Amino acid sequence: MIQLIRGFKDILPGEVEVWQYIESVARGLFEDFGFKEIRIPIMEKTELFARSIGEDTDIVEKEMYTFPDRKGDLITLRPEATASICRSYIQHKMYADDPVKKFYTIGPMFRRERPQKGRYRQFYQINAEIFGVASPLADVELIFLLKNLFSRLSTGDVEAHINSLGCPECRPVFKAALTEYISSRTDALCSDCVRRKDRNPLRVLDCKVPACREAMEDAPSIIDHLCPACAQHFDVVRASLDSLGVPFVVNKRLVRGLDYYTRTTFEIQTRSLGAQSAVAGGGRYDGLVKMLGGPDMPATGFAIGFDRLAEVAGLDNQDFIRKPDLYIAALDEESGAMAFEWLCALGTQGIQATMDFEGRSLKSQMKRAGRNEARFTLIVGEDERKKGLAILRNMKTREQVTVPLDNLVERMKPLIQY
RNA sequence: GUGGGUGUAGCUCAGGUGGUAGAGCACUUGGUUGUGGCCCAAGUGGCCGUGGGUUCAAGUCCCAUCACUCACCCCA
Repeated sequence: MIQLIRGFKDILPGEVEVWQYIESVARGLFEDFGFKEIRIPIMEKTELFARSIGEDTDIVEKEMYTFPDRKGDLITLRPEATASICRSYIQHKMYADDPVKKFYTIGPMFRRERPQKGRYRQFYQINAEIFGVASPLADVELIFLLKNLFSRLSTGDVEAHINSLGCPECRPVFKAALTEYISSRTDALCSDCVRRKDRNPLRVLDCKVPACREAMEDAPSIIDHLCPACAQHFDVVRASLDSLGVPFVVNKRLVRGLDYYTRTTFEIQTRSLGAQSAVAGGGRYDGLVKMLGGPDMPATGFAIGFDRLAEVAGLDNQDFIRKPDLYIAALDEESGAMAFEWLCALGTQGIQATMDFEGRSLKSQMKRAGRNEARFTLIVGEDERKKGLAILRNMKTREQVTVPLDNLVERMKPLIQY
């Protein structure tokens, strides 16, 4: 038997209905806030991700699905969406008329990590990005949007964490101070952190090893090192979240794994997913568009982990499964032929009908109707055809009425509709 | 990449110290000559994850491998 690829999964009927619902709620909310859908390719030139995400990140270093195509060009299955959206924004010169653009996209991403709860090698993200707005209010809008989406989906127990990572002006100063602090405590840190010290000192801040956390307790805080412009930006973010009534916690350990983030960064965390606590994450990336060859353009955005959101959402898939409106039990061949025509006609009118094609007994067909949770069953056999009447049974109340075969579809519509 | 746990029927799981595989649910049929859910009965369904080894004999013991899962790591 051929099995699916490790870390990949099928989303089957019975689970997919909740996904469809979440997707429709998200689309509705984004559209209400003026976001336009953008669909981007599932593969890009490797270079795009390497440059945007950062050569030294774990994603680029060891998680990407990268391979040469038949011509030998290096291509990569997208590990995230932001890079592609930026590429598209630049390539189509979407900044030319009005640089302010708001996009959302939904689709699969690929990272070759060790699978575990809430972590798959093909996983789904909902992304939203705002280009061309330097104001901190764009960051606030995104967080507000997330809070609204999550409460509409009944995800209890989630918390918004925010932080600022500074800008190219203040971050180097902070990094230097941090590296110096780390160097003074290397004997107390785990080997991973010692290794991270020079390559990516920010990562040491969110190490989960207790000893490291303790050693980093008094580490310099980025928030104390922000330049005046970044500090003001962060102040506005906090103040407007407050006035919008969006609860949040400032988490100075919140660090992003992708190099392109600047200033505001945020994460929506949950306790119910084990170690994979981030259901959504994002932040500002003012330098990325320029770095990828576009104009100097501010931007901010987020990604939601769809798989994780579906697990956290307080939704019962049963509530979204559509049951047949009608099961047609035909008892002989001629009735079956008639039933099939009715079934087709009903389908075009939005009434879901189903029937049996195996010539089963009435008892067996009734059983199937019950198992399928059909609201009504239509019974037609030789007796009914002779009388020119079919029997319509309400499966819940067990009441039965007769319906003339003549123009049956039109006659049944008012009887079946809610 | 590193650890721990688990792989037996479609599903959930039993199968001390080795002796050729079971239950519940589901499914099919019948009890009810043409009426579902409850009940009763019968039946279908397994290379016991895969490959090797030990043994007269392996679901059971040993080794390897794959998969699932949880954690580290990383992130959404």
